[in-house]
Amino acid sequence: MSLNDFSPIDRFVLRLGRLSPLGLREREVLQDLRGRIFQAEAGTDLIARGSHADHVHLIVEGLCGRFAQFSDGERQITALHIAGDVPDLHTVAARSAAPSLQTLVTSTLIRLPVDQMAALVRSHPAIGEAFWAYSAFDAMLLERWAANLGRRTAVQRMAHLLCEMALRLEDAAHGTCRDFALPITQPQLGDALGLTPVHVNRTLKMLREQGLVTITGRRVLVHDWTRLAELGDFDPSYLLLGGASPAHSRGEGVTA
Amino acid sequence: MSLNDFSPIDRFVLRLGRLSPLGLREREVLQDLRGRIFQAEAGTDLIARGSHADHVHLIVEGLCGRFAQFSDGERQITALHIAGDVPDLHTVAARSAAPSLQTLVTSTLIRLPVDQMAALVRSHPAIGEAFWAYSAFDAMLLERWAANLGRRTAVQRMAHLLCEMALRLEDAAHGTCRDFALPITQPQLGDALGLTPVHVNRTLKMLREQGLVTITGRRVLVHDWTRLAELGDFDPSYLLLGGASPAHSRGEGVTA
DNA sequence: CGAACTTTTGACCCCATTCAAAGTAGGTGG
DNA sequence: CCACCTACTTTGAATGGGGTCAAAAGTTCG
Repeated sequence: MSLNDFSPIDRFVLRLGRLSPLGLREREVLQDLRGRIFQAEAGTDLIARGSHADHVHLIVEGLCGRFAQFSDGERQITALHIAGDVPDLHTVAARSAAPSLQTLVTSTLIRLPVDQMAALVRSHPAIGEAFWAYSAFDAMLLERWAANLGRRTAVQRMAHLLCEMALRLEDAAHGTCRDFALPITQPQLGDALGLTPVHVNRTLKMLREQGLVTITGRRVLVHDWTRLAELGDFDPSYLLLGGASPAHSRGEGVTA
Repeated sequence: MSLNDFSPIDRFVLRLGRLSPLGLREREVLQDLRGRIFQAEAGTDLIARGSHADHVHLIVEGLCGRFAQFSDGERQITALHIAGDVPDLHTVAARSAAPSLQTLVTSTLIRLPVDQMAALVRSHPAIGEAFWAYSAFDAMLLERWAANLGRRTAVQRMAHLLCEMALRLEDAAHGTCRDFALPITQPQLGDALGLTPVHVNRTLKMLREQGLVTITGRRVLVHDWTRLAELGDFDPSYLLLGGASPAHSRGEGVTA
């Protein structure tokens, strides 16, 4: 866990730099971003539906869900966001497109003024492009998510979600892809996968009985990465992770 | 149909301007965009999977689908794009995020070099922001799409899709929301809605029998907009359409 | 120690898929 | 102009995945 002393901004900048070229100058400016840090307990609405969206959120620690809600109260989680993510970065460009955002567990975040971000974009074009690239990447993840919802069975969706979160969390130095923390309840998983809480439970049972994954409380243990990835039709390449070794696809595991 | 003499670039610029402030200077520069115009018959892959993505596509006429594909050949349409859309604009910022794109009917398009677009962004920051806002808006549509796939029944999904396309096509001056052309086959609708072709047919039959919509060939006739919108839990506000009158939500129809 | 929320399991039902087949365009070549 | 091919549309019957309802057994926390 040597990466853990990276600040959340470091991780954000790291990810930006992977998507778009950033000079030293721009990195410095980004490092100098300052905002109000605060803690929000599980279930807090970070962006009230239809609010003014004058801040964006950098997740320092925890787990947040992006939502779409229906008039009957039902909701669909369209993205899970972890430490180092800025789930609503795109509101800098399109304030009317602010998503509904909620913490799924008690989380620490930093609120960054949209105006400040917009000023950054104007003074440093490379930062603007990097932000745009970040949004585009986020949209690509969303596209996968939609595809899974539309075309895969419950077990497949679950397997895919677990694989994706495994690699993203590993990349954020929050565990290995074989053993990581995913503090999410089964009803919340249901909102993410478009399933009822009951069926989430049955699905996890299946995965457990087949010796693929065990989920205890808020910890995920992957016993057979290869078969899990195969089941979820998971192709890690789209995540564009920095890690050079394609070990995940070969099921070799990754040692810390 | 007085708007029909707008060029596709006009319509694209119009949409950009609705999302982000654009000066006269920028509009002129955008109008001067030049690219190779060409026609592609139905089922043409515009972007080969994993290609270099050195162009983006402006749709002049027709209908294109953005896809996510699985290893077993199954596919999910994640967005439908109409005249005036640039479905892959975000590749200017993130070339690795190029989507799979296919024409659903014979369509006319313009290929714009990515390099040229990128140069535009660098010389005119406001254009960069507008492009980013455009992508963000596109992602918001995708979020709705995902929510529908995850949480709604077949009839509801269908109703929502028809409502969305009705207003978007009307906005693009391709008919009214009560009567518009949607040249898409039932199997393709299935790919969009995450349904089998057979069930698409049954779903359309239901809507027909309840007197909501009739689809003949490539034309959609909405008989009861109010009930259709209600059934699909459709809230037009997210489309951010220019039309001042909120007539659609009151089921009053719109006269040309 | 009780309240509220998760997790787990059972029984039944329904929406959508699957399989199958007939009818209907649209397009091509003879 | 018609024969023919291919793809789309339409309908039926049977199957199955996931939902709904219900209830018990952990957990967490005040």
